[in-house]
Amino acid sequence: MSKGITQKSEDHSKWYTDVITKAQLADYGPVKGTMVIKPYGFAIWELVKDEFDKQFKATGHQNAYFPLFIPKSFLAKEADHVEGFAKECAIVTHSRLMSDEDNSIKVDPSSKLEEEIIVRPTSETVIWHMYKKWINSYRDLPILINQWANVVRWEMRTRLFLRTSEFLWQEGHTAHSTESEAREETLKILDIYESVSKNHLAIPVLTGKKSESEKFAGAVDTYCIEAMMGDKRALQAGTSHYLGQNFAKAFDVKFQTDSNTEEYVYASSWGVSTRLIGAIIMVHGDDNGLRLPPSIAPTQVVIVPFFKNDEEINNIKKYIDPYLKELESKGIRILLDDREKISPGFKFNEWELKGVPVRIEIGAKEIESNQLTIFRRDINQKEKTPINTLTNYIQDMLDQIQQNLFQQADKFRKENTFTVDSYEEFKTVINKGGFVRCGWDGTEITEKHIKDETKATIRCIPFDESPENKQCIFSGKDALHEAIFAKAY
RNA sequence: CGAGGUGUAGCGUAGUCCGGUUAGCGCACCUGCUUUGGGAGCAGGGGGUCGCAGGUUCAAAUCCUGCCACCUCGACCA
Repeated sequence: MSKGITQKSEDHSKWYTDVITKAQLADYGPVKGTMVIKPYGFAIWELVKDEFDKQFKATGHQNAYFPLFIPKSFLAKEADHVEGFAKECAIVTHSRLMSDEDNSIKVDPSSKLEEEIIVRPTSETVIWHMYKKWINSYRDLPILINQWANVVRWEMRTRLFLRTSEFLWQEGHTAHSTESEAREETLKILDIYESVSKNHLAIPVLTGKKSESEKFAGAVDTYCIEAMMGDKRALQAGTSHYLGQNFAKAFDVKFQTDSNTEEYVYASSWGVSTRLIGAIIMVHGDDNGLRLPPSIAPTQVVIVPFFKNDEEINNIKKYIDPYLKELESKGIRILLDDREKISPGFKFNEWELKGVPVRIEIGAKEIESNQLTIFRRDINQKEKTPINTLTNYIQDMLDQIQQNLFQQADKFRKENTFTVDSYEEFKTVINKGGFVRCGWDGTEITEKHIKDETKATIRCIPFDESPENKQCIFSGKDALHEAIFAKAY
């Protein structure tokens, strides 16, 4: 590992890739835009995933798995939805390879498929194809299914975790007998997204509705959680869609009501992806690397011992072992880094880079005084504590770190969220970075003008908007909505 | 796909203009000894189709032609 990473203030995007590669979260795959998620990065994803999974199940959802391949014809069935993805689909056209005369491998032309197959960019179409078979009566509803899967979108420009050609996510697809129930589901999930972001990822998010141009093409309404990154740009961290009867109509999914009439099914779909890892990095990271919220840190506490020989390390192990076991029994993820031939200083830097929330330093001094040296990654400070109360001390500290990371991020977001009244002011503020809250006349043309001129887009129309007596920042007309504008990833 | 740039060991690079030793250096890696309270030191060692293909030449990383890949900026996007 080479020394140091690019300073955050010097070059934010270089800093970002440095953190990912040096902290061993991920590496570039051989095909453009693909990414290998390395064990440490995947361990974070698993913790994030487990938390969402737990909450989906607690609200009555079940996991299932639908195929990667989708018949091309399915995409013709929902015109708006197709518009959104047609330009970025990977297509399977052949099923065989053959060796050439000169021993190179080429596609066997005789294996051309009758019907070309699409690699899913999202699974609405296959799922609705299946729902048609599964739904007859209102007694079959609701269907509350989630799947953890990979999807492929052939992106022009990619960035590790934030936008890769293939990524991992969960996609929930629900079917309901009434609009209100489907709408309730859509917002219920948004609540889960918001609370996991806040309570586990320690990321404050803005919740609201997307504008027409920013919403998912197949949806009636798209709701989102938006987060502010360390460079003050916005990141869409999760979306939940009310699909109305769009897919039911496209795939002809009707059900018989309790009064024996026939009606199209109402639907929702929702997803969060490995992009969240990118958000964690950019919201919490500092010049020394990653800072992980304890809730999703694969290692919450690392012990770095000072020792010169076997005898010393054995003494340290013997001394710390009961406390280590006690911490483990409380569910704390703890690791003793007893690697030889690597200096403690090197380990300090390495674990800081990897964002481990708490480090315990232990050597002859500590054993003699029964006082351990503890380093807190969120504030980069050391303190001492008696060993006999270690477990409570560590538990409290992890809680504090979890809280503090959220507080820091929340403070940063508040400091960089502005309300403006004039377009001149708007442009000045947008250029400095951050979220801008202002009146908007609700037209796409205004939205586009602002985007073309400032690169800022509407991130969402916040739930707590109050457009009354406000004017559109651009057109000066009465505002239909208050919107949050920002430059986004 | 438009504009610009870069390809030399796992990574970062010198050398390319002006052709001429065995392609040099740092990090990483391996071995040994000494070390260890904030990225240890010394000694030894391994690793290169110089992006690919052709051409010019006594001689090519270096000059010429073609191709490929990647990066930055646009257009496109979770």
